This record gives sequence, structure tokens and C-alpha cells, in this order.
Amino acid sequence: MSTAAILDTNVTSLVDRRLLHETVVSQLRDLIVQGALAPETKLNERVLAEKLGTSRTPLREAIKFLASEGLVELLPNRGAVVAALKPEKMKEVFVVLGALEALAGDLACRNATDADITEIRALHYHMLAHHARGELAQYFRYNQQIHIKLMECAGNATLVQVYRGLNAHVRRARYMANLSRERWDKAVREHEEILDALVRRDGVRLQGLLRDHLANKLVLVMEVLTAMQSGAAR
Amino acid sequence: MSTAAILDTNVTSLVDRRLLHETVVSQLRDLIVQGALAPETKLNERVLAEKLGTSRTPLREAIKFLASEGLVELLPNRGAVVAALKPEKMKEVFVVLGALEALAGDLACRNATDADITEIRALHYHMLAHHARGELAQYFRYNQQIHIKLMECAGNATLVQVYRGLNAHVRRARYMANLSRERWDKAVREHEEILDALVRRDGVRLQGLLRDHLANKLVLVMEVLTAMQSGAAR
DNA sequence: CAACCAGTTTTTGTATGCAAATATGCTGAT
DNA sequence: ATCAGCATATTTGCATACAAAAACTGGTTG
Repeated sequence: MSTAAILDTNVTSLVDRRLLHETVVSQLRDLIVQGALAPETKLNERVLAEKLGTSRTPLREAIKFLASEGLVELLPNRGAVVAALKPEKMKEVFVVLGALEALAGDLACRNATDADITEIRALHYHMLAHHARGELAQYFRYNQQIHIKLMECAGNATLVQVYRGLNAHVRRARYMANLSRERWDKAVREHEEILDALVRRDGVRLQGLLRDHLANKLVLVMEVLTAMQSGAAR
Repeated sequence: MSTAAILDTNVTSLVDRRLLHETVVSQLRDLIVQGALAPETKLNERVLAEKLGTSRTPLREAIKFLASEGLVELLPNRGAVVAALKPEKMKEVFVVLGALEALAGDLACRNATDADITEIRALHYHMLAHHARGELAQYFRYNQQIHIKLMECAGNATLVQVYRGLNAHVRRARYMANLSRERWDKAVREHEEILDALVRRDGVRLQGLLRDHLANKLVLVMEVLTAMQSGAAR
């Protein structure tokens, strides 16, 4: 699906009228994370506002909100652009995410209830099912849910919030990845081990597994980014 | 100085005319961090805008920006309030900060240049001087600068950004603290050790020291918060 | 006396208007 | 042909206007 086609979709009808500008933030974030608005795209306020079915004011507020999250960059007197997706930045994000996931794994092993672990196991099997059928998008969905749920098991809402923010950056690259079957299988095996370590509540092992898992993700993302960069030279 | 007195200070004259609404974000953040706008204070747009010498539009954009940072909370159709300062939240923040500082310490031991370490040593002696004179505010200033500089030595801009955001929450409580001489001396001794570990580039030891230092800070902050909570019952 | 309801006021949320800054495009000169 | 310089058009940034929602008020009733 082309960028234009996605942008042409008018989403006004879906807006829940009792909700607030959160809708605009959410829509705009999705456009950025899913790549409909490519990195370094200029955000024309008039055009975007029309597209999202509002006026410039709430749109501008949404842009400021996302600027604080780091998904858009503000250029004084020159508007805003979608944040660049530089390999260097991505490495930084992964280093921080590594520390956060390790922390979460450790805490989760101590604080997760049996019900939590059951829930993660359920998500895990959903993920396996989509992996078996080769449904990448659905696989990613459950994959994300597992990681988020693991974070939530740590019982630290602040940790979850920071994680989500940083993860949005990574997800942007994810949407461009074409996972080879080999790598995919490997990621799934890693998830098997992660689940196992959680069930045994082996915090030390879980930390290491999460670090490795993340390191592999980084390799994948870097390949995508460098391929993109060499492919679409500026 | 009373809250009213701080708020009555009109800062319009200080505004750099070529800069944008960033000024408002910065001013509003300072008002919150330094406690002029107490936790859970309702932000009246008309009043605040007048106080800051702008109209509601840039103010609202600033509020959205700070909402993303977590310093203010948005209440749909009911405006915004300064984020609450709950002990539970503070514990969460410290746990995450602990992981981030530990990471930074480890990276800094590897990546810091000798010039970086010289700079931190200089900041350290400034801090000692203000400690000796009992100048708490100045002491805090250099203390903050040391921690920020340590973060920067890690060579990870994303890490610094996340750290700054979370640290703003902690600083809010800091401004209310009345450090006893005993605790203060202890904190300074810890900083001596931290500097020593950095000079020797002993990453493992530095991580531990930073964790302990942070744990002690948490104890202090918690005392302040519980005292506040019992003092000013709702 | 408490609770509820209607009318009023205040406040928020969104749209629009306007001025300043920037981007664009044209003309002419080298 | 390229580039500088100027005029025009667009776009941003801020202020204001207006509508909808919430808070407040006072008065009535159970």
C-alpha cells in the first residue's frame, strides 16, 4: 500500500466524539510508527489537519506532544518533521532498552503472579500460531504484547511508560523489516527460552536472555536501516 | 518566598524574541520543578497565559508538551493539573533511574575521555566548596551537573534525554528537602568515592556506588514526601 | 437541613483571522 | 546557463472568537 493511499483514508468517522485530542495524537503517532509518514517528512499543518478531520490547533498540540516523545522534531519557524531514523540513534535506543528490559525481567521474576505468567504463556502460544502460519503482522502484534506484559509484570508503571516511548522508535524500523524465515525461527526459539526462564523465575538468566534477544533485534534493525540508506540515497 | 510572589514575577521582558514557545515550556517546567506550581495545582489557562505574557494557544501547546514528559496530567474537558507527587510514583522513578545511572556509570568508565574526567573533577571541587560554605542551592546545582556530565560521558544522547525527563520529577521533591548536615556529609563522601571509581575506570564499582547513592537519595525524598503528606492532610 | 434542579458564569476545546517569517518563482544581468 | 535580487505565495506562529462542556449559584422542594 502506498503512502498516498494510506493518507487518503479519512478516519474522521472513527473518532469517538467524547474523547479528546488524544485521538489526533494517537492517529498521528500511528501514521509515523507505521511508516505512512516517512522519517524526515515535513508535516504540513493545513494538509495534515484536513486529513485528520480537525483544524490546525489540535493538530499543533498533538505535534508538540509527539515532539516531547521524540517522534517529531520541531524546527523553529519552519514547522515540524518526522524524526529521522538514524542507525546511530537506533543503537542508542537499543542500549537503553536493554537496560530497561533487563530491569523488567529481574523485577518480573519476583513480582509476577501465576496468573500473569499464565497470560504471557497464552500470548506466547498465540504468537507461535501466527509464526506457524507465517502471519508476520499478527506475530509482531503478540510479540509486542508479550514484551509489554512482561514490563507490566515488573509492577512499575513508570518503567512501562518509558519503555513504550522508546519502543515506538524501534517499531518504526520494524515495519520495514522483511524477516527471513531463519531469523524468525531463531527469534521464536529465544522466546521459548524467555518464557521458560520466567516460569522458573530465574531473574539472572532472564536478564541475559532478554539482552541477547534485544541484541539480535538490533542487528536486524541495523540491516534494514543500512539497506534503506544505501538504497534511497539522498 | 511565597508561591504568589514567585508567580507575580512577570518574565516577559526576559523573552528572547527570536525563540519560540520553547520559552513557555521552559518557564512552565521551572515553575513546576521548583515548586512554585505545587503538585495537583489546577492550571488555569487564562491566568497562566497572562502571567507568562502570552496567549492561551502557545500555553496550551506547552502544557501538552509537558504532559508528554509526565509533569502535568491532562483531564479531558477539565484542563490540566500539575502531576501529583506520590511516594509510590517516586519509588518507581528511582528504580528506573537506578538502572539508567548504573548503565551510564558502566559506559562512562569505558567512554569518558581524560578531559571529561578532569571536568567532572572540577565540578566536584566546586560542589565541595559550596558544601563547605553550607550553600545548599549551589551545592545542588553542581551535584546535578556532575550527574548530568557523567551521563553525557556515556556517549548516549538518548540515555541523557530519558534521564533528564525522569530526573525532573525527582528534582521537584528535592526543592522541598531540608538536608541535615549529617546526611549531607554522607552524600559528599559518596561523591568522593564515585569520582574515585570513575578515575580508576572501575565500572563495576561505580555501578554499585551509584546505586547506593541513589538509594540514599530515595530515602531522603521519601521522608520529605511522607512528612509533607502527614503535615498537609487532604 | 440536605439534596436536587435550573439558570448563569466560567473554563475548556476548537476554529478562524492576521502578521511575521520562510519558501517559491520570476526577471535580468553576468 | 547560472545566479543574484526582488516580488509573490505559502506557511508558520500567535491571538482572538466562538461553541460546548463543566463549575458555580441560588432557590426550591422533599
